[in-house]
Amino acid sequence: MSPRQQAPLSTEYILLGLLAQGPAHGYDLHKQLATLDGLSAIWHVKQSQLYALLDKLEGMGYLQSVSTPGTAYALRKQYHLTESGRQAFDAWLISPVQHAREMRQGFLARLYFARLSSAAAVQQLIDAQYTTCLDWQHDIQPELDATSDLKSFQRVVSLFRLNQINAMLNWLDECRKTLTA
Amino acid sequence: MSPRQQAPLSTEYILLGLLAQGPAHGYDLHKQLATLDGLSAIWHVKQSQLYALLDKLEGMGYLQSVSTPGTAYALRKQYHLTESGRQAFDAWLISPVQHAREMRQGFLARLYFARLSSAAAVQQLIDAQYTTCLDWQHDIQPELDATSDLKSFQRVVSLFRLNQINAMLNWLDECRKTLTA
DNA sequence: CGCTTGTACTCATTTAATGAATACAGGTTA
DNA sequence: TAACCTGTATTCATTAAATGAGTACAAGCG
Repeated sequence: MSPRQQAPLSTEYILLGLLAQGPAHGYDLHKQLATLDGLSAIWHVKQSQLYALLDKLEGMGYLQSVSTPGTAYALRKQYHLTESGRQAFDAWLISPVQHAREMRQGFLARLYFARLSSAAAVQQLIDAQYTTCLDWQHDIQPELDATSDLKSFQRVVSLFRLNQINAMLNWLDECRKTLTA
Repeated sequence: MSPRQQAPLSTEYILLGLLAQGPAHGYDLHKQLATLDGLSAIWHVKQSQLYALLDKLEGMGYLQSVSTPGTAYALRKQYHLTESGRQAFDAWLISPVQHAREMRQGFLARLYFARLSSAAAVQQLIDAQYTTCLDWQHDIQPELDATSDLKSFQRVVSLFRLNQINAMLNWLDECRKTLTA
């Protein structure tokens, strides 16, 4: 797993999530990603890359493909989730993101799919992430205490992070209220 | 400029910024990046990648290299900023980042170098970014108004962004106070 | 004199990401 | 009816970023 790996495998799980709702082929998935209400706001995947990802996921054993005569003229590959793919997706769905920078893509993606499942799943996801955010918040305090100089760059950086995390906590709170009501 | 390009050229400008303070060679720059107080908190660049970046920047005409007999035993390349490199860096330094996701790396990097320059530069940078953040804030309002359903994913996403942006505005305010005092 | 440590850089390989190409069915228009 | 455009569906060659491992040598130490 050497070169490049922005946020750990986020787009990949989106694909698994879409396929969790039934088998589909690449072209379909791309159309969904491009148009589907919320996801298109967060993600953009080029067609050719999407096919590459499907290939990779099949190589990892998370997907299996069946070539079927397509609606249009011929050959197209139906992908469906394997048992191991389902497990990987389920595990991903309930795991909090581990870094603040992954919130936007990582957490929102999870939230999207949790909402399709149940209010209880949403609540569980939000609560777990809230706890993790609190951990981040507490980790920053010592950093702040360590910098006596108010103008130090380190401190300014820590304050930036703290502000972002507090905003996340606040937003998670709002979400819990509106989404699980 | 096809494949990969996370935030537009951020690491590259860090290198230009370091070289703006005098010529250096790759090994040196790597040590600085690894140890230097604040930058190491934001950035991590592997040695081999750093050399690749220097190469690229030289190809772009922003740097020039002179092979000098090194301290240790032999060959090493001193890099120095060209006039065009200096211009590119200066332009970058005062330009606000254009997306919220670039704040952490992009804006903090600029802030780091602005601080080395003058309090006036810091103030100018913060003010410009503040204005840009306000623009983002205003751009979100219509998105919120467009979603009547409080539980819609779109709305939840917009609220996340809004919270993050507000936290940035708040932090920029704090920064202006403490850093330009 | 062999060993580790620090200086300084290079290289082959892996992987991500992109733009462009391919292929064909079905409908439109001139 | 032939030329053409649009929608379906996927593949491929190329480029660029990122990494780990490797090279080379000086200097100090035991």
